[in-house]
Amino acid sequence: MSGSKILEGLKEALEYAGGDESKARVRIVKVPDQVDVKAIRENLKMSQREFAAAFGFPLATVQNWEQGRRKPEGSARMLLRIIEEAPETAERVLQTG
Amino acid sequence: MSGSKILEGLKEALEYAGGDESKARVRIVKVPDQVDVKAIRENLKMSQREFAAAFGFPLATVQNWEQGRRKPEGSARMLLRIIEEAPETAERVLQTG
DNA sequence: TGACATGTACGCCAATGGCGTATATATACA
DNA sequence: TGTATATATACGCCATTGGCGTACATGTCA
Repeated sequence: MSGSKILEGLKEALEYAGGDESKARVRIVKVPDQVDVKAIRENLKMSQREFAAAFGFPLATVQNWEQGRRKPEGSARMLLRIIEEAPETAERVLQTG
Repeated sequence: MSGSKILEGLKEALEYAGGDESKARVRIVKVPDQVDVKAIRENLKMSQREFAAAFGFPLATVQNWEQGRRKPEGSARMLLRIIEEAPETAERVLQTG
């Protein structure tokens, strides 16, 4: 793979580090390698069905994640972290759709 | 497809409507059919590279979305809506990874 | 002119989403 | 007992997407 993704990340980091603060609007975000969907859901005291309905996931997808059959891809992992850290915000925004 | 997804949604809605408020913890969320990634990004005054770095998307994926070559799947559309409505929260949470 | 940033464009492949269906278990209720 | 319901586990299937590489056009600035 030759680390091209890492190189790109470094390029972006240099972009960030290189200049003054005013130019560096953006911090580089690291996508978590894995998230514990079941733990997040149980902390919210929801059933699989409730959790799926509340955040717009297909029920089967939540089940696949929790059973380790599938791994949520990048965007889903990010969303799940937001749900973990700020569930009220997530629910509020998503319900206003 | 026979509308099985719709049926499940109805089942969940009945679950919600059936009981008292105390049991109905969860509102059913509708995943937006499409999101305007370019508009969201430009509102934040970011380049594609900045936007990707700030929220953990691969740059190529952002480009695919904006060019209409790919459509962000459900979880990504939800995340994008949160970025649209509460970018500060999204950045804050994701940076604390 | 050259270097660089930005954005468009396309090919490729493994992995996931999204769907169906079957099974197991616990609980509630007639 | 029997049966209905909720909850969760488990697996097969396939189209779509993510994630990667690469090339090209344009604009800007030194």
